[in-house]
Amino acid sequence: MKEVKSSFHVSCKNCGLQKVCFPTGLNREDVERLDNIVDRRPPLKKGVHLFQAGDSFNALFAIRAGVIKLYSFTDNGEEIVHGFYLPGDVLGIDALGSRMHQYNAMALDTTSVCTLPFEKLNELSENIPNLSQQILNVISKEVLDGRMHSELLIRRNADQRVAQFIYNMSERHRHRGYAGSEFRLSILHRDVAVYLGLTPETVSRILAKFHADEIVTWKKKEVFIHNMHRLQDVIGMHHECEKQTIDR
Amino acid sequence: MKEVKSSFHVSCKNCGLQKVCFPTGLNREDVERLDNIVDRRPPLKKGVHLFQAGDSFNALFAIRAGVIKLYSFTDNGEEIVHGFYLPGDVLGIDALGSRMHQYNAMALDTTSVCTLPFEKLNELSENIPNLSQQILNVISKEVLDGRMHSELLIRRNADQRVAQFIYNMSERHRHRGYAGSEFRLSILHRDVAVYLGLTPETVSRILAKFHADEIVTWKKKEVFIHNMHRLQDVIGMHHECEKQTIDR
DNA sequence: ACAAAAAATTGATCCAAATCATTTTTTAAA
DNA sequence: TTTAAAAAATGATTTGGATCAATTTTTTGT
Repeated sequence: MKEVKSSFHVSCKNCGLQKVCFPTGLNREDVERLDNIVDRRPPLKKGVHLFQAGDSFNALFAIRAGVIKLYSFTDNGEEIVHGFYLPGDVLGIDALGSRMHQYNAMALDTTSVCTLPFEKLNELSENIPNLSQQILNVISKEVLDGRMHSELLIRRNADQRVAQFIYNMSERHRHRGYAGSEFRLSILHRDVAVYLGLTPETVSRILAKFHADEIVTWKKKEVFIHNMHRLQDVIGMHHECEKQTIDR
Repeated sequence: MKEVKSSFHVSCKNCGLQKVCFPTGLNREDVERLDNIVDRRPPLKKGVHLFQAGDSFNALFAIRAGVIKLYSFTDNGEEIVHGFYLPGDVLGIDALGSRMHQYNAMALDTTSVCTLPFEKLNELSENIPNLSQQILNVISKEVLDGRMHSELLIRRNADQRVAQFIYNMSERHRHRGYAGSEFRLSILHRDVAVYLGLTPETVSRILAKFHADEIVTWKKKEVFIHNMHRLQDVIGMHHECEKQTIDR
């Protein structure tokens, strides 16, 4: 509580997420123009919804801090977790066609978001060519992430899924300038299990094994990767080409 | 071979797919403007690629006739099938961000496509507001289809997956004005198995069962749905609300 | 700080779908 | 049309992860 929240601090041009978030590829001037349309509201408390299925769509959201779970339910009430959104990620793409949100977005921890009113964003993008490309990038990322998720579900066994999930989270933290081998992760094992198409029991057993094998420890929201090399081995990665596989 | 292929016949405004394809929601005049930028080439023979991973992107493709399989490979060479594209479907969304195709698109049968040069499409969409919304619809559909695929992989058993696949194909044919209970499907069981995250043996056994139970017969590229009601029962659908679940 | 609820862990058992093996059918090529 | 190759079908066996059940740990709300 030491930091005073000044309006100066909360703007795109001073935001540490520029390289990950929307402003990527925009020049100083254009970032400022983007900044002007961004709406910032008080943080969401844990468990609060940013939007829910059926809500009308009028803005995209960029996560500033925290985590958001995007989820829905099957016809028979089983939960489906589509992804986890970290700072810099953009949420709301699913509603672009129907102008209505298709899924539920819930804060898993205290979460700040930047609201990007879609109409204003569109107007702005007519004058900033890089911005419309940036919108396409964000959309494309959403499609590609979905495909990676399917690949994981089709072709990986339980060990590999859990290992891949942790590895991806590590990479995403690393891209955001944090340590990739030690980070806080406010996601329930239960939610990870649903996301990976496994049961909580299976995830728990695998994490116990990874802990015993001194590969990864994940206890009380804190992840420690003790041996990145062996984690990659579990996934079946080739070490020479550490190609990045971003995931949710 | 009775029909003479005139250039008159091959245009958006006379195309039977208007309601399914890109022109949805455009007025007569705008369809004509769209028509002018569309490039039509001779059909692709079975086994030929429309594009491959790594190819540079410069156009979206709308399928006019035939089927396209969108697929890739995992690091260890296993195939992943992302979807099957039927007449009216739009292909190439995955490349919008990187301007480079991420997957392989192969004709599973003789296939005609309409090429929509992306730059021209963008220019046009500045003057036709409905068109830019239509682009968003197509993109959004791609995201949503991917999520439906994940849901299938996570929450459905083998019987349900096969049943859902056949049901979705039936619906897609019905939307295109064909009979929903009897249609030709030029897709190998093997490819369906890969798409559904199953083995060919499992798919074969399930089809044998569906045949014996007089629910569905799929032999030699021809599908007959004998009992739609029971097919829906396998999926676990509620009959009263026949909500449509489009799939690839 | 304490009580109640939720989440995670751990063990025992079971089953759906994979794998392995072979035969039959279909498709493509000569 | 014949032949070779690919795909599909069918049977026997195995197994990874689900399910069921009970305990321990962590979180939450008062």
